[in-house]
Amino acid sequence: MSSEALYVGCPVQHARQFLSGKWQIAIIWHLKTQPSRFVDLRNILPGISEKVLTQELRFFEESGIVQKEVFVCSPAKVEYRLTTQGLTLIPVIQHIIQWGYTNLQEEKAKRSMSSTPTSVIDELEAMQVPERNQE
Amino acid sequence: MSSEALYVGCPVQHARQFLSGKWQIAIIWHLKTQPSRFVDLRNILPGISEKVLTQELRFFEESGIVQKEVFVCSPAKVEYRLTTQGLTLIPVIQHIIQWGYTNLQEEKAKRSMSSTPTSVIDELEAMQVPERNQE
DNA sequence: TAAGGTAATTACCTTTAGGTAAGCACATTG
DNA sequence: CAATGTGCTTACCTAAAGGTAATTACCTTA
Repeated sequence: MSSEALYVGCPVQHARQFLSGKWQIAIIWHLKTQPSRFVDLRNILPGISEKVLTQELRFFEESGIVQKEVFVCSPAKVEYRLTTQGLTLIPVIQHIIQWGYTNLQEEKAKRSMSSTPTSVIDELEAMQVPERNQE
Repeated sequence: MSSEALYVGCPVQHARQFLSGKWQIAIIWHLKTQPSRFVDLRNILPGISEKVLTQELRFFEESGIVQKEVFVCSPAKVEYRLTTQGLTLIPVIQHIIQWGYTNLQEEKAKRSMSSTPTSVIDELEAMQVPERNQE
């Protein structure tokens, strides 16, 4: 697979460039609320390395998702904010996070019904599904 | 980073498990329309390896996203379909793909305005943004 | 009996993503 | 003048993701 080929013209792979990195969603989500400085982002994101943070910010900048503003004052100040284009990602990310949140809750609920961890739950789920499994 | 720690309880990282893999969105999206067999999926997804396809299907199965149905007939037949829980991912993915599609179009549009590739576009974009850059 | 289809599994390897830690330039504060 | 803060960059390394290709088991059809 020539690594490029698939990405050209595929909406899924195109979108994935901005959403599939470990920290990408978190970075954009944080910028939604307020323009932030390099240190702000580093402090808010638990465990991100400076290398990756710079890397992603550069990529977002080049892609027109994020806009960098350098204040020539001291101590140095750089602000990153979402561009108009970047803002279009917010509803998408909103959905992703919403789904993650809801799904986590449901998982938690299932795990707490752990009198007979799997079997009871399996039964309940079998009841919800009318078609039977011919396995 | 203990690889687990972050993922427990974080909606973003939780959702990422299902959406950030190279083929995950495509697999789920295809199952949206119709329950599919192993070969169907392999044929529809350009370049996926059988290893990864099995891998993702197993993971989706274990996570309750996908349901496997084995028909004891010959030639062997196995069908994969989205569960109720799996279906909740569809609107999320719909948004992702929609964004990817729209964003690709815009990129294409920009590239075709290439009399003076970057500078003209930069000018236009500067016009849309009222705040100036004090760089 | 050989060939072909379906649904895998496995060992091995390459590529990519991400983390670690050190260093740098520049300015301010003590 | 040393220490501190900000915003980086770089070299190096590990781990995870994904690809390749061979193999398996089982059944059917020619």
